Amino acid sequence: MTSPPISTIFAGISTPLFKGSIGTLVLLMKKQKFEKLEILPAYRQVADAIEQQIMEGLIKPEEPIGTEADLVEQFGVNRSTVREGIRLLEQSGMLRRGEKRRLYVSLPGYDKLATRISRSLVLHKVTFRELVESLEILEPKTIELAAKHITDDQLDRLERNVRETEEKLNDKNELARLDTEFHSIIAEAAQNRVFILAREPSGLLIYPATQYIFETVPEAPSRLLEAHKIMLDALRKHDVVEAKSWMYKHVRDFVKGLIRTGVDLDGPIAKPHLEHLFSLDTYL
Amino acid sequence: MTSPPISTIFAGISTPLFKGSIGTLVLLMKKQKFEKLEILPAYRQVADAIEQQIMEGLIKPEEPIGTEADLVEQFGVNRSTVREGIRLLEQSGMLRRGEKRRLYVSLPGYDKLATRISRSLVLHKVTFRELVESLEILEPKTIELAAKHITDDQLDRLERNVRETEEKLNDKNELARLDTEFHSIIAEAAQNRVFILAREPSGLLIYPATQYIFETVPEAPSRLLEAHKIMLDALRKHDVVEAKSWMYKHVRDFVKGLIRTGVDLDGPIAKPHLEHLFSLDTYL
DNA sequence: GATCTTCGCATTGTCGGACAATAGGACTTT
DNA sequence: AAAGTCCTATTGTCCGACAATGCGAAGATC
Repeated sequence: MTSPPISTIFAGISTPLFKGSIGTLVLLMKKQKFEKLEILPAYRQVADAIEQQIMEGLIKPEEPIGTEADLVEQFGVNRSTVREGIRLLEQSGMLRRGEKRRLYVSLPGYDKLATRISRSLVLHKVTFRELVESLEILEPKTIELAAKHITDDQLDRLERNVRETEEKLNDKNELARLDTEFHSIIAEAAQNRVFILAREPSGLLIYPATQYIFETVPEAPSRLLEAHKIMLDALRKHDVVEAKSWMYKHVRDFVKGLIRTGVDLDGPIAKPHLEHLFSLDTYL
Repeated sequence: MTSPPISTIFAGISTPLFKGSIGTLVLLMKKQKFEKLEILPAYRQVADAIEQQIMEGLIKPEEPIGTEADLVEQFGVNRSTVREGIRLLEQSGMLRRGEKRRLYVSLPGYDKLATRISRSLVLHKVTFRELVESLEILEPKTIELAAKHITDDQLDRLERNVRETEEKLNDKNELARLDTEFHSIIAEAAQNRVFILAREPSGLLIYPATQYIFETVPEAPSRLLEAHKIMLDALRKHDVVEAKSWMYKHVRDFVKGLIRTGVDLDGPIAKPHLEHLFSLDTYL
């Protein structure tokens, strides 16, 4: 009894696991109409079975799942197969290796999801125009929610962020990071996870563009600082209108700066803007 | 020359792939401060290397990647290892099995991403309140964008959708599907992929709630139809204000209906609301 | 010559077994 | 009790093997 596995036995797969050979059957009866049977590879079935149990709440986050050997036994498939199934879930963030390298169910983190989404958007060659259009919509709404719900702790963090921004007005890299952080804290303060997740990818994607702007537009840092200060103030007073209108200005300012860097708004978000998406690979 | 692989050789991994053994090294010098070396398992390195080439555009979507054997050779690791790496990318949607079961680079589809996000939101136990709050924000903005950009083809599809809705006013299941479709078409018409992706998960999550409402609130179907008709009309006339205000009403209506079904707005989106997320598993 | 079959081949999915590295836990030493 | 040492369970990786599958080429049929 080394590892006390999950409550229920996985009921996902029909015993020794058929390996196909049904294809011939189908061919023999092609006159008749049957539903096309979903014939998934075993590793997929493994992943799906586990995922389903997680989604149904039968196994909860932070709970350990059995060892690979356990799963081999329960599913009745080879370890290699189990491992491939595990990889699937590991990637989607529903499983992770925890203490003692054991498998634990885990909540897919926002950062991870957002990273995936961002990369996907890049591959789809979304344009800067789409990006800024989204920002113009999402950021003001975010701060609107934040103005209503923000906590003292979050205000403190914003304040520290602004102070640090003031100190590092000449360090482009740090500025970009701090700007992202500022907006992330606000998103967090919005207290709406659906919305946070909707906003996050855009936040990630502008990061490098921000750096570009700082390098190109001399007055950008001070303008950013001013806007951040005013927004912080508005948030303190829970002044929705003020916060929102300044956020809108702030975003417009970003767009103007972006244009001044000479990028083509209708072109895709380009490669040089993306290394940072890879520095996040540790989470992955 | 059976398989013409990708342009560049993968340069990801140092030849025969060290299997660790660096741990000891670190221990020997624990006095000194070093950056903690990122020691990733080989399958991760494989996945990362491939992903990086994709992100850098060295391999483009729809291009075939080598066979497993090719990758084994290029990376100098075992096939099992390569396969595990592939699983990672397969799950994130960057690789898929295409014709001849070969590996092709592919664009992660929105539906797939949205499904993942939705499931994640459920696991995080987001509340109905968060969900509807997002809808109140995202849907009106979506239709606002749509009113500006919608094409004739999209208008046609909306019209067909509305007609079908009219015919199936008594079929709860079909209604829910049609409603989702209606809003998806509008999202598509918004012509902003960043925004589409931001909205889609919310769209998926309300689907089952919609069904509930139709079963509970008798007048819901006709009200929905009316709203859809008016919005379609407004879209035809590119009447942003009208479209937006009706969308807002429409969402509020949904919320009222939701309340009448007796759900706890501050409770998490419950299990019975989610089977449909699994009927999507085919995409997965 | 065109179409249909059949066969072989390349590739994937799955299996079984093997072993080094590692992380913890148990055990011993001081 | 703290520190060091051995033990064991588990993972990461490798190897070799084979059935199933899908395709294209060779051969058969009209």
